[in-house]
Amino acid sequence: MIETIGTKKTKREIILETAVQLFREKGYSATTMRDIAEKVGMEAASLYNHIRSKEEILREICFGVAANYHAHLEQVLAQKMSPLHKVKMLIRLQINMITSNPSASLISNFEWKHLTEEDKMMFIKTRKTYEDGFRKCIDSAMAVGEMKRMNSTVAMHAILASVRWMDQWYRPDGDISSDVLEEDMITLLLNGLENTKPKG
Amino acid sequence: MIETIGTKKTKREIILETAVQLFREKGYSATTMRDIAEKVGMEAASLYNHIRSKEEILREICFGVAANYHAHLEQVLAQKMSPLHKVKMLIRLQINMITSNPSASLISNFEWKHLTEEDKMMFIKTRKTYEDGFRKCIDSAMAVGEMKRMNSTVAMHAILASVRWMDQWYRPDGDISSDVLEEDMITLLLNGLENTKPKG
DNA sequence: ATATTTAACTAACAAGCGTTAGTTAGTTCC
DNA sequence: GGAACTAACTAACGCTTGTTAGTTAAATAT
Repeated sequence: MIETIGTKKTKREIILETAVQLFREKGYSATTMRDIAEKVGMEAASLYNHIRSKEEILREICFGVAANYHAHLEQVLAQKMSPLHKVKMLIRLQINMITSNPSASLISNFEWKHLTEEDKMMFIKTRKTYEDGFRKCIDSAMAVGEMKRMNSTVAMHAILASVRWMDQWYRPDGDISSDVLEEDMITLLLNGLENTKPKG
Repeated sequence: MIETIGTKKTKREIILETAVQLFREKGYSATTMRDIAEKVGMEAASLYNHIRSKEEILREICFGVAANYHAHLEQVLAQKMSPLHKVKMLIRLQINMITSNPSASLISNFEWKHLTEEDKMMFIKTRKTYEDGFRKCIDSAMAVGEMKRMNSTVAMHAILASVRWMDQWYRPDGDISSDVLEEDMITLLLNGLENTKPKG
């Protein structure tokens, strides 16, 4: 029998990807197992040959993204660079992650509250670790005079929001390249929108 | 009989406020009419003496917020001031709106997709009007040299995201005053986080 | 070739959903 | 003080939900 080599995806992966897409469009609660099944091309009951439950799908998505964030943080903290550059690098890593896989990030950002109570607690904890690390970088940058002094919590949330919200509007196939996106985002967040140079 | 004067809320208002709170915590789809009823202190069926349907509640919330946004835009566009100051004023108005009523803004931002198809189209249209107006202010500011030249769509979304995300984390009774929040947010978005002054 | 595993199916369950019908006690109006 | 209205109730409807049970055909392993 002839086989298509190289592009082999397991049914489980297909189900997860389909779920990501539907969760994005309709939200977790409004997406039914029958919705997912129909889009995959099977009966709802058959899904259970590949996954344990609906919540397991969400869990896999959320913790997958969270693990990525965590890896970024570790990677950046291990580098020998100024705090300002660490913040810049974290922003760039986040942007790349979202432009390369917008839907999963979106779900992780917006649907985690439907996790099991136990999973939810762990998810929040993981996210808090990341945010704390991020904020500490900002604090360090302020301490050494690389950044303006302001409330670092406000700054952190503003930055994370700008980046996280991208998955709501950015389309990789639209008329804004990912390079422009990345550069303009960094410029705005670090140098501001207001023009400091004289007119001309 | 003694009456409490002045603070009289209709049952309808109580139901709407309760729904806002629950939609915020659990999302629209995951919130049931029985949830709302229980929190209000009546049976689910009794809700229908005051509201027509679950979707009507969502509609009221979403379009209420949208109307506020629209009013802000008209108000600012009518003013005689530089585009830069218009943008600043729009940001301030948004921040005030969110700090004074975080939950409704959040629902409008995140749950509008569960509106009826018809309502949803109108909502999107209204929101687009606001965003277009906002972006035009940014474009004008760039044209007259008040702002750095960059992709105005990216700038707009970054700003709106920073502000909209506030309802996810900001608590008026927390340890950040609304004044600090407003000033730091404006500073970051317009002047950037990076320090341009020499150390000291 | 036979045994085992995989992955689809149909059927159905128990629970929960938004909503409607019909009723009833208290309030307001003339 | 009877009539009309308001706003609560109980009961239930028809539908959808996530999930399980049992079955079956094909693929794989021995």
